[in-house]
Order: sequence, then structure tokens, then C-alpha cells
Amino acid sequence: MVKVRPETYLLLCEKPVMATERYNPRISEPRWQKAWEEARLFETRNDDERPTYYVLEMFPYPSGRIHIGHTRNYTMGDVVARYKRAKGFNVLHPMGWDAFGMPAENAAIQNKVHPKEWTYQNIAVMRDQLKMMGLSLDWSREFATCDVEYYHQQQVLFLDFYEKGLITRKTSKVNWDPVDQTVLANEQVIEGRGWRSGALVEQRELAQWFFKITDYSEELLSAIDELDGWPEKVRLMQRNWIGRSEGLMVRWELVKETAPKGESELEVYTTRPDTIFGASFMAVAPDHPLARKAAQGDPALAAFIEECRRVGTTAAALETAEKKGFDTGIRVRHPFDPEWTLPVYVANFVLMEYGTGAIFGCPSGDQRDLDFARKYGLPVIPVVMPEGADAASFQITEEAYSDDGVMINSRFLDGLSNKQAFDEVASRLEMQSLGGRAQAARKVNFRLRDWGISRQRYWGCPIPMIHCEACGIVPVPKQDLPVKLPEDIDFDKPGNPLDRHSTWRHVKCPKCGADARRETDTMDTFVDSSWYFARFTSPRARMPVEREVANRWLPVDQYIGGIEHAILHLLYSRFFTRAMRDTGHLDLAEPFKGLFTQGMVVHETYRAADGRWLSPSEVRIEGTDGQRTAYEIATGEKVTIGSLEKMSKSKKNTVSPEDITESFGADTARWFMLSDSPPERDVEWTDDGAAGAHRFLQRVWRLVNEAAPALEGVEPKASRDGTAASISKGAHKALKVIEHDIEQLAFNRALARIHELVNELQAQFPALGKADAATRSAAREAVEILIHVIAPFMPHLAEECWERIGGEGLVAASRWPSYDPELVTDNQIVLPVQINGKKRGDLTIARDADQAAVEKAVLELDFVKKALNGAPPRKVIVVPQRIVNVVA
RNA sequence: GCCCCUGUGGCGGAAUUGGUAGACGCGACCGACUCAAAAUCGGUUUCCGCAAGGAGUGCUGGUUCGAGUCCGGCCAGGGGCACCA
Repeated sequence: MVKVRPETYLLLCEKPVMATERYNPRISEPRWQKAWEEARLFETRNDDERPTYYVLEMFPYPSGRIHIGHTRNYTMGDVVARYKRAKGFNVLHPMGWDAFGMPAENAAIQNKVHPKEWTYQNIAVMRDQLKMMGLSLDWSREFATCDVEYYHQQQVLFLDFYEKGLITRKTSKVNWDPVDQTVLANEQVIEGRGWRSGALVEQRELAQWFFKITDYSEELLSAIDELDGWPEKVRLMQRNWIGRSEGLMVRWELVKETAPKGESELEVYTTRPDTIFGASFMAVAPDHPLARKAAQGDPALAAFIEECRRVGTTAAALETAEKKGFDTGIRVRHPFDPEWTLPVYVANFVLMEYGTGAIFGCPSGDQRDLDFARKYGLPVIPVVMPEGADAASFQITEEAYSDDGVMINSRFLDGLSNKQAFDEVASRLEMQSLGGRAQAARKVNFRLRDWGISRQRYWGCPIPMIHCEACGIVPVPKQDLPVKLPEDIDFDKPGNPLDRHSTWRHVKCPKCGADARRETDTMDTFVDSSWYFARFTSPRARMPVEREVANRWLPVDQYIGGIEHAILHLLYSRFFTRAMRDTGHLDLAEPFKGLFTQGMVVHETYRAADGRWLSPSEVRIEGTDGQRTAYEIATGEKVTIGSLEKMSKSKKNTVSPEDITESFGADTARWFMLSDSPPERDVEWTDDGAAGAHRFLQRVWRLVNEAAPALEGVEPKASRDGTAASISKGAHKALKVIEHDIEQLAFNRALARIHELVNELQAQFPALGKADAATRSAAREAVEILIHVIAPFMPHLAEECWERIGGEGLVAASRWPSYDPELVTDNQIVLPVQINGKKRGDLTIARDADQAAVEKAVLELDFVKKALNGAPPRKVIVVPQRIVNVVA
């Protein structure tokens, strides 16, 4: 709750705006919103000839309320949209709803309300809230991902991907969320817990549908280099996530007498073949085929494998789990020395999912291997030493040496750098034969896994597949789409209601006509958000997208959203765009040309002595700065003021957008959200800050309002000389900088510059009543510029001001003014003059004065003469139009 | 553990990319208007100093006529990944 001092806002009541009064957003904002809607200003046509500009904010999940974080996100997008529209672009700025997902089902379970009803009601509420913000959105293109028309087309895409071989079904270990009772993608497991439920994730074997995102690993990685409109941070995170490594696949021969029947070799992936002479053991994952086979004749080993399984791979388990191994008794032959054999362990730290599920251990070069070797008494042979170290005395004791260096104890590799050794080993093993094939091959490996999309949930897009006893898996024929969600469902038992539905799951096999069963899993909701940006270009099409239309709009010129989607959503969307390209829906690879990740809105937290969180409205604060003390209003007890945190229900540090719009209006909220903090950083919501923003809004209104009579019927015209020129110069200079700042999305800088412009005009306007015609013209033009530059930020106020000065039409439909290059450069400039690097004064001189003239003028300055004390300067550095430095 | 980012007044932050450090805002203080308050307007506000002047962008060393900005070392805070072979 924003605390509004009643006295301050008495004038905000239901009175019409009059010339001498305060600006009343409660009356003006709905009025202009209506005017824009009636003029259909923001409805975008696909057949418009002007250059396109697509600005998009990540669409919200309809949780029930618009959050203040949304408000900041959409305001940024709206500033860009309004600016680009004024610049003459055909702007697409749509909004929709990411409407499938768990909370709707939770609400169904808790409140006995149908997920569909719950979702659409929420959407209705949130749409109204967004409309109050005065966003220039094209509502005619709105859709929700739970609309049948949308998920119908998503099923079409699924079938196309399936046909193209981009989807597979495989049984695999999956991350099972025991609370939500569903499978999670790797990306949705954060520190071993479900991203939504926070429950510890378990491992289960399940048959799942997978999108083959790994088919695009290389392309998704290398294309990151071209994404220069993305924050470096996000590019880096995606690179790390895809995790490319170059290494060698090496097959090791098993010593026949020790090997299980039918097994003759063990394949291992390594990125450090250079350390091959430091190898002292092999280790395989507990579910590696060799381990399983060996366990058949060895109950102790079988028990060990079982134990590893139970521990699982949760992060919590991993951190505490000891590195354990079990010697299988199997031995392998060293590829470069048939006499040298090494033991094969089953080890709990080896992952089946990466590489081949087997490694060779080099204790001297890897800390984990070293720990393992110490524990099981295995040899530690140093093979790489730092450059310049002494080979005879170099030893590994506590710490492994994993950096680059020089090879030692490695026979033919000795003296090479480890990089050279990598190549040497690789080429030799590629030539060497084992069982009739090359013993090794260079291999690029990726960390990225295929994207498992099956979810055991009701409220999601049904997977259009049918299981037939006779025919196996059969896709639903396209003419039978959509596979609609049944509406008669019950949530009395946990798990997926579709599974229990009496009729929905029974279907005839499209191939043989026999009784068959529908796939009851639905798609991960991240699928829904992986192509919605494309759907916005032709939201009512009877196909996923109209190719030509989508090609014209895409990629999204400016995409804006939270950093929390740096990997998941953005990577999936990049994959989807490629998959849609390869199935003929689109002709591009990258969905988002410009990406901007905005910071969060944060607020102080308050906590009572007994640990209860208190909301800002329950707290009274006394004192200022470091001396602030907070008291709980209800009890009068002292309250601890906590750190700034993301607004969240659990910590109660929330401020609702409605409260702000009600007390200050949308324009104030928009202005405050963008002022001060750079948009990529967090902004702290403070009542003082919001009140300050409102104060500024009123100041602009007063300035325009009071100047209006003197500007009536005056031709707007810039002045290049006389006193009027200073007004024109100020306005045009501001216009130039603000334009640049908006293009850079440096909204805080743009706002600071608008502040300066208002300060300047305010200083010059009191005399306007008695001013000459030229000054009035200049003033009129300056005010018009001011209105245009505030319009993207405070669009309602801008319209009100525009109307006040008798402007024609709507600001929202008008063109952005252009600055006069001659007015933004001064003929006389003030050069700072330094002596020995310290500023000692200024020199006012003609802009085009040459080096010699500047030098001469500088040496005549009194403070320079004084500093030089009659001696000639050692050096005079003149940086044209910047600075002068005299070295004494 | 690995990778990355950020350190500027009481606070949020500017600084044209190596050229006047602290724009703009918030807060604070002083003053005007008012019976009074609110609103509004004017002024002060990096630190030390009455002043002249001096110091100053986490610490430290360097490059340069000149460093918040570039380079080396350290410290602190934040983020991402994490048995990845």
C-alpha cells in the first residue's frame, strides 16, 4: 500500500481539470485511454507498407494479479513502442497469456474451481489492470495459450516436428517431482529441487516424449556469436549451458581373463588424452552396461550399485555423498603398453548421461581422481608440470595439477606442451587399430540434453499421439485435430485426471481401427511460450503461422523480460524457431534480434520480533537515513527493517499496481519505475520516490498550463539568434540526447534529461507574457518538443498538455519532432583548462578555433601565466573541442 | 571448485568510452509565501578547512600530459554452472 498523505491528494478528487488546477489522472487517464481505443491507434495491420518494428515483452502467467514487476517490464516495452511509432514505424506490440500450468490445477484442487474458469477469470482481471496502465498494446491480437485455437496449432507443429524426426520417445531416467507429481526437464531442476514446488527431485524411469534439441547443439552454440543485440551475460550463460567440449573417444581393451562374457572393450570419453600416461584406474557409472554385467556374478557389486541408485543424484545428496568405488576385478590394457593393465571400478560419481558413462582416472591431473586414488591406494603419476618446474622434484601431494604445462613421465610425450601432447596422442590412437577399427576418434561433446516435454498434468496442451497395441505409436491425423482437453474432470485424487478419465482416453487407432489409448501426458508449458511470438504475427490463422507474414515481422526487434529466463525460455525459443524453419513454417533461425533483461522491483522487508513478516502498510517508519526505526502499527512494537528483496507474497513486501494507479495515476507509476535506476538493474520501490515522480508530473502540467495563454495561436518556430535562441537551443539539444537515450534503452538518462529541460524552461518562461513574437514561437516549439519527449513515458499527461496548448489530433498519433543540427552545436565553446592535469579554469573560444589559436589564447589567461611564472610551458596539449592541458 | 559481473556523496545513480567526477532525482538543512499547515518557489548539500587551498571514484602498484574509465595484484558484494571426465 502506498501511503498517501490525504492533504496532498485532496485535489485528486472528482473534479474536472481546470486551467489553474492540478492535473487529475483519475479523470484524464481513462479519458485518453478511451480516445486511443476509439481511434484504434494501436491496432497493427499486416499490410501496412511502412518499415516494421516488433517490440514484445514476455507475456505473463495469469496468476490473478498484475505484479508490479510486470508493470515495469511492460512500461519499458511501451516506451519503445510509442517512440518507434512516433518515428514512423509500423509497430507490432501485442499481449497474450501464458495460460497453461500448475497453479490453475492447484486452485482447482483447493478451491473446487475448474482450471479453465479460474484461468479465464484471472485473465479478465489482469487485462483490465493492464489497460489501466495506458499501454499501447494491440489487443486485437490477444490470445491465451490455453485457447483451443492456439493449442490446436501447437499440436500441428508437434506432428510436423514428429514427421521431421525432431521428436522421439524414449525411456529414460527422469526428474520426478513428488509434490507436483510430474516430470521436470533438467532446466527445471534448480539445486536438486523442482523449480516450482521446491520439492527434492527423485529419479524415475519413464517413457517420455523428447524434442531433439541436441540436434541443434552446434548451431545453437555458434549462432550465439551473432546475437549482438543480447546482453553478454545471457550469451555466456547459454554457451555454458550448451557446454561444448572437444575430446577423444578412446576404446580400451579388456584383459580377456578378467572380462565378463561377450565384453571385450570399454569406451571412454576424455578431454585430456594428454594425461593418458598418468592413468591409474578406470571408472564406470553404476548403470553402465559393463557394471551391470559384472554385477550378475557378484552380489557385493550388485549391492553397491543398488546403494548408489538409492542415493540418487540430487544436489543435496551429491554434496554430502562420499566418492565411493567398487573394484570389479576387470582390468584394461593401456593403449600404448600392452603390459600395463589398470583396474576398472564402478564409481558413484560417474554419470551415465555424459560422454560414455565411463572415464579413465588420472589422479595427478584431476582433484576428484586424486581423492579417489588416495582412498583406494592407487598410483599417482605426475604427467603435467607447470612451465619451468623441475621434472625430477615435481610431485603431487594434496592438490592435483590441472592447468596447462609441460609433459613429464609420459614416454614419447615428455617435453611437449600438454596441448601438443593432446594432438600427439589423438593422432597416434586414430592410426592405431583395436578389433579392426581405429582405437580412438576425436569427438565433440555437449552438456545439453534433449528436452523432455511430457508432463503428467491436466492443464496443458494434449500430446496428439495414440498408443495402439498392434500399430504402436500412431500420430493423430491432422484432420482430427485439435485433441481437446475434456472439461469434465475431477481432482479428487493426486496425479493426472486425464489418466482416470472414463471416456477421453479411449480412442480408435487411426491406422487399424482397433481400440487404442490416447497419450494422456500433456506438454511442458515451456512449449507454449516457445512460439507465441510468431503466432502474434497472424493470431487467427488456420495454421500455426502465415509464413510470409511471420517472415516480415520476425525476428522480434526488441524483446524485454526477466533474467530468470536467460536459459530455459530463450533457448527453447531458439530451438523452436529452427525447428519451425526446418518444417517449413518460417525462414529464420533466431527469434529475438534484441534482448533486454530488466531488473526486478524490490522493497524493504519488515519483520516483527516474533518472526512474522509485515507488509509496508502495517508498518510506520520514523526518522531518516541510518536512523530509521520501524514500528508495527497494530501493536506499537519495534520492527526489524530487513534487506531489499524481490517483492513476494511470502515476505509481504509487495506494493500493488492498483494502489499506485489509484493514488497517483498510471503515468506516475510509469515514470517512477523508469527513473533513477538503470533498467537492467533492480529498482527499489519507495513512497518518497513515487511522490517525487508525481510532483514532477504536476510540475510539467503547471509549466504547460501557465505558458498556454501566451502560446495560443502562435506558430511554433525555432530561433537561431537573439534571446529566443537559448530556448530553442535547450529544447533541440535535449531532444537529441533523449532520442539517443531511448534508442539505447537508457530510460533513466532520458528521464534525467527531461528533468533538465523542464528546469530550463521553467527558468525562462515567467517572462513569456511580455515576450516578443520570436520568443513565443520558440517557446511554443519548445513546449511541443517537451510534450513529445514525455509522451512515451507519461502518455496521458502528454495528451492533456497537447490539448491544453490547442494541439491538433492525438500525440500518440503524431510524428516525433526532429532536431535542427545547427541548434545543437554552439559557435562559442567553453574549454576546461588544466595545469598539470588539474582543472584551473575555463577558456571561452570559437568552436572552430585551430590548435594554435587555442594555445595562444590559453597562454594569455591570467591563471595560466601565474602558474607558469614567466617560464615557457613544457608542453600544451589541445584536444579539439574537449580540453586543454598545460604542462608546466 | 570453475566461469562471469559489480564496487563513485546519506541514498538511487550520471560522466559523450582516456579529457571539467558527482548531471538528474530522493533525502536532509536554510529561507520566501501562509494565522498555520499542505502545496509551491529560491538556496545549500563529496570530505577537511573561516578562507586560500587540499584530498577524493573499494585497496594497492603501473601506463599516460591526463585514469572512475586501460593494465597487474589484492579485498568486498552479487550472479551463473557444478561429480561434465
